[in-house]
Amino acid sequence: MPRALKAETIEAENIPKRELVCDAAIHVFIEGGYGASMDRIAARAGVAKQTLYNQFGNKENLFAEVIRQSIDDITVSLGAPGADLRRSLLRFAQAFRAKALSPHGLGMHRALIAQAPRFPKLARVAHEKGAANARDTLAKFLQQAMNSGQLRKTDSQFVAELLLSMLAGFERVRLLYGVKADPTSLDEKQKCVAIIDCFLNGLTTA
Amino acid sequence: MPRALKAETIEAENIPKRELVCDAAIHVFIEGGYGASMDRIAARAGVAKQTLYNQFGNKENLFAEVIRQSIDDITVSLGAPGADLRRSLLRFAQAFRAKALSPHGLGMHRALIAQAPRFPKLARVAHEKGAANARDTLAKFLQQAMNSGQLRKTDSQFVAELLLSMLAGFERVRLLYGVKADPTSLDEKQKCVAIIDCFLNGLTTA
DNA sequence: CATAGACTAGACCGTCTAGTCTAACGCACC
DNA sequence: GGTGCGTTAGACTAGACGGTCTAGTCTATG
Repeated sequence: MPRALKAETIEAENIPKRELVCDAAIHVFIEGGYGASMDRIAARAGVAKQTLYNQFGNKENLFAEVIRQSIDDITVSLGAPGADLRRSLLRFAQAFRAKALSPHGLGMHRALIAQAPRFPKLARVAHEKGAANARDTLAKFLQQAMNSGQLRKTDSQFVAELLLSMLAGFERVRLLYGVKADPTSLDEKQKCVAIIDCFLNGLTTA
Repeated sequence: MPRALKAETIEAENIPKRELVCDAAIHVFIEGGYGASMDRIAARAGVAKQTLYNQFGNKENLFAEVIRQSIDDITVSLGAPGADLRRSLLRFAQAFRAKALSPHGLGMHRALIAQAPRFPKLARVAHEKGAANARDTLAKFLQQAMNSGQLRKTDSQFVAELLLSMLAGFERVRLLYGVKADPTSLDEKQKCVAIIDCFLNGLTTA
């Protein structure tokens, strides 16, 4: 029994300190931006401050690690344009908005924008792996749809940017400013439908 | 001669300290966000630090004043939809982008987003007088165009948000992240034309 | 000249932060 | 039992910051 208990306990608590710290740092940075103190992160992780420095060396490294991890799961999948173009775009739209407008997405976005002048390289990488990557994925998808005649031919990169802007433009800014939604506005699904239909309406081959 | 010189000098230097400080603070806040120090602002204004406190009481008040002043000249005019709807929208698009994507606009946007959690009321007011005001102005304009049959009838508020998103969505984020433009992309005027045409293409009465 | 009020330069205070250091503790391995 | 490594709590340094205070200057008004 004691052995089993011990094994169990070890299994449960044997999370490497590095991950523990990272998870805590994500939340603290989301809430307080880069200004969040190392003491707070350590407290949240239930770990001594020195451990942060053992694992990451300094604050900038820890921040960069958190950003890198957060970017990894922002990528939104989008298969080849099958029979139902509209349906594919709708799924993409909902997935993209769910990530971009989530507290996590907004927090990282806010923290990165605030610190972009100080950490230009980190900001550039984040943009490439985040927004630019989403644009390129979407553009490739749209290009295929254009090639197969499902969409009117035009600059796929440019219209991909326009679609992403519509999906997370005005509304993301509203959320970043902490302004609550107008209660009379459409719900999440309806917004996606309206945006995609507006987009397709302008690009579908006549 | 000395009297004339003196008068001239007085005229040139008789700018109220309050304005002097505000002008300096705008630039310093744009560059460094709210984190910019009061010492820097005072130095930039060529003024003693105490003067900042004489004029504004504390840092938050000074910041709020700078935000208020910056918002006042963000408003973009947009008359009634005359004969040439497309031309009016194009002018609006260019004016809006010029302001939203300028170093001044980006700097204020960045500073406000970063501090929105700390100063929620200020952020809300800024959003109302800035983005929300632009949306309402545009929506009213579009509604008139819909009423007169120039545009297909639909939710004018919602499509106004979509147009604003297209005008300053992806690209504003790119600039906020400090990423340089793709050299192969369209120039400013061409982008406005492409966006407005894309927008009208979806909304013009068939 | 006298007074009042704004301004200046700079010292100063309390607080907060990143990051370091130390001494004690636990735990694996020999 | 020892040895060594990672951890822990907490004191500590050094510096930045918001904000105050002081001593002294300038200027306008009476």
